[in-house]
Amino acid sequence: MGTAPVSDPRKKRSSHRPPSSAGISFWRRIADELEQSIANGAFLRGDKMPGEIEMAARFGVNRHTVRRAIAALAERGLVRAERGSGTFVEARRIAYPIRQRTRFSEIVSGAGRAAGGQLIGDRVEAADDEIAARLRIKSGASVVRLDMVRHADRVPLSAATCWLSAARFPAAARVYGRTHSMTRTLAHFGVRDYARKSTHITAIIADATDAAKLKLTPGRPILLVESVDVDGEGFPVLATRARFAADRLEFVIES
Amino acid sequence: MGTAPVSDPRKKRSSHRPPSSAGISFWRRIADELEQSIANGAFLRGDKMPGEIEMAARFGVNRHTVRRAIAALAERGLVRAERGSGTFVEARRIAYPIRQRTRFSEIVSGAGRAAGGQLIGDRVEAADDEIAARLRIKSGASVVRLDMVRHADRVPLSAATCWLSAARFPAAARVYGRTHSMTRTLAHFGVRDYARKSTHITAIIADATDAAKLKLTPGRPILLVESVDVDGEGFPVLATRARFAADRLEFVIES
DNA sequence: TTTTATTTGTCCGTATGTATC
DNA sequence: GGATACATACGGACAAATAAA
Repeated sequence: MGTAPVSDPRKKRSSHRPPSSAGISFWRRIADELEQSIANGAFLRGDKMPGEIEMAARFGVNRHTVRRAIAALAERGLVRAERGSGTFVEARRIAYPIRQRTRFSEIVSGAGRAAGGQLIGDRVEAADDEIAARLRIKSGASVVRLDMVRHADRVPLSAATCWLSAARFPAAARVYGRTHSMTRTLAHFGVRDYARKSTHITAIIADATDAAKLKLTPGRPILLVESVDVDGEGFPVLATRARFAADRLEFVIES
Repeated sequence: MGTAPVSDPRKKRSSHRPPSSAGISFWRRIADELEQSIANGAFLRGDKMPGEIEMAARFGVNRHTVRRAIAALAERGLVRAERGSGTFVEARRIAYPIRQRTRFSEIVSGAGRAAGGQLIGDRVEAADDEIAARLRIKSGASVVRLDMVRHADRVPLSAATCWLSAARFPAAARVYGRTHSMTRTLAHFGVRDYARKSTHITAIIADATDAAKLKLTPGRPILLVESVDVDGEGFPVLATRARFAADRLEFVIES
């Protein structure tokens, strides 16, 4: 692709269908039309699109041609196809502020979306050098590791791994499993408030694992965030490495 | 990928060489070995690697096998191949702080790299709604637009487009072309200091245009940053949309 | 909990037109 | 002209994931 083929108007297509209006391929025109429908609100953001077979009938083409058009939109992050359930229009990117007080659920519900999350794994492990340095504990010390996925309106926004000192926060996994909130989990151990100390942001490409967790197409961009939060005394309590679906949010830093 | 098909209708490859000792393909083992060499410092970060032909001879394989290995590393952002000049090991990611006082050249030289930049285009155009809102001027008002590429150690870090009010900063392009510095350009018009007001960060995939400007492989991640800077009175003077090669830096926000 | 239907993903083909060497 | 590769479009069959009954 890239170069648009110049079509000769003289040519007679003895094939199944005439070239109708322009000289562009069907799938491109269908993709354009679908994009239009998203832009002008005919398809609501976050909603399910009609099925491939239905669209194929509506456009009068084969299902594979519709699939090619959808793939083009998915490649640009406009839609997301989920096997077994359908193709969905991606919602507008959530503005995700990075402040001292950065709380996932507050941000998401503040954006008018339903915040959700689930713990998908936990274990106690020995801190490697990097985690130990971030938490200011000894390398090899015991840490609780929590793996979670967080949603906005049932759509995954981030897959995060958190580390907490096991000495200070024993059984943190159980508490988080009950409360479904990091704020409440820390409060349970007497941390009344906590603040973001440092945030590192870069971007990577989603591999198959990321894609599965975040319901993304492999190859889509991911915002990789490493952060440290501190308690009221400025001591680190929480180290996080999170992968955010870049198609679904933008970070906002206001000074 | 994922599931291996039950029967492979393709013929067995009676290829020249047996599938090596470990049962892993040559190119994978070469890729692993090259990665090791980068990790342990045998290849210095930022340096040029040996040529493909030389490596092929050293490993005793065909040049295409080496190319396959290099492609695997390039896909992960570890190396960068430049047609006509060679393959280079990507340097470690620069820590790029986002503060109120955010100056490209200070950040890059502070990281021990040689900062550079060049104006690749400029023109006067009418502000669209978005740019006008960011600069707090009337929609359709005249703005100077500067397109530039910025380097660290001769490697492109970002491709940026800046907009300034043409009424307040006439001939900004000429001044920037002489000074090669946004700070000095603004100073020339009496703006003694300026500060970052807002920064929006998300990520996209490099297309062919981005890849050419930033010397990237298409498909690599790009950090897309939209920012506004204000003068001493808090009035917007500079709106910027920049694309940073995510393989080459990470943003750092300290609170 | 199990079954069934729906929906997307993948693979096998076929055919045609176009661009390139 | 011929050989080749590629993009487009169509048709069918089945697998895999999901949702609903």
